[in-house]
Amino acid sequence: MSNDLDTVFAALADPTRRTILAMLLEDDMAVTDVAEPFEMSLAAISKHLVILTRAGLISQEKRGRVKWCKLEPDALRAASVWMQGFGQFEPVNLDAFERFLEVELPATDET
Amino acid sequence: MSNDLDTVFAALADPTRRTILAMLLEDDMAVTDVAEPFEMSLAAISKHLVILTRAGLISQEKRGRVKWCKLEPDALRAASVWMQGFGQFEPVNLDAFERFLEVELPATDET
DNA sequence: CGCATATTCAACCTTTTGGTTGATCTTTGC
DNA sequence: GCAAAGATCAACCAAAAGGTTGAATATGCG
Repeated sequence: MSNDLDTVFAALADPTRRTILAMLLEDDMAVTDVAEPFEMSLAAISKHLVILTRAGLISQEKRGRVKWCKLEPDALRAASVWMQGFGQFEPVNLDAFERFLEVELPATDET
Repeated sequence: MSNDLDTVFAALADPTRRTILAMLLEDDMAVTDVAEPFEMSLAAISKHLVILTRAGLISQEKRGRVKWCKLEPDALRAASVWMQGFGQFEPVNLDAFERFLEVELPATDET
């Protein structure tokens, strides 16, 4: 009954998780590094990563003792199509998206 | 801190609410009529409509004793832009959307 | 007026969510 | 071998989500 739109939208509903996705947009990251900018325990971030993984929004691969997180943007496709069914939204307004990133990304940027 | 993407994505995470939105795509509806196809109390649907209203996804206008619900697809714009920032998804694949509607809409169709 | 209709409110219940802490497990480096 | 690092597990907790039922509030109609 509940398709995966449930899982994807629920995953996106949390600001911490959206921030993580935005961080992974730049590059793959280890779990510890993902957790670093947040004022929250590593265990909490680990749980968020599980939720993102279950939603298919990221994948995790263990190399050595480090688990790498990788963005899987294709998982957004179905949800994006669903939303666009309600209106033709201007395709990829990068300016608007940059603004979101400014708000959502922690100030960890290195130029 | 939490912008309105929180509210919009959270609202979309529930299948009942997504179905309601799809129903309203066809036409404005009274609360009682929205509730009709669901096996759920009117009060429960009323709560769902509050959540959709708070997210800006619908508006409600009372005329007489009837409260009409109207889809407000513009509220999806910000969320749609955010998602598209992660990838160029093919714009409005209507076929795919129709398939979603088939799954999500209750069998209330006439014709 | 007085009853039926349309919708919400209020109280309650159960399950889920998002977080904590401390223990555990695996891998690495000396 | 053993301590440190990377990550998860387990138990717990408070708050939010999603539902119920019954009472309350408007509004419309004969």
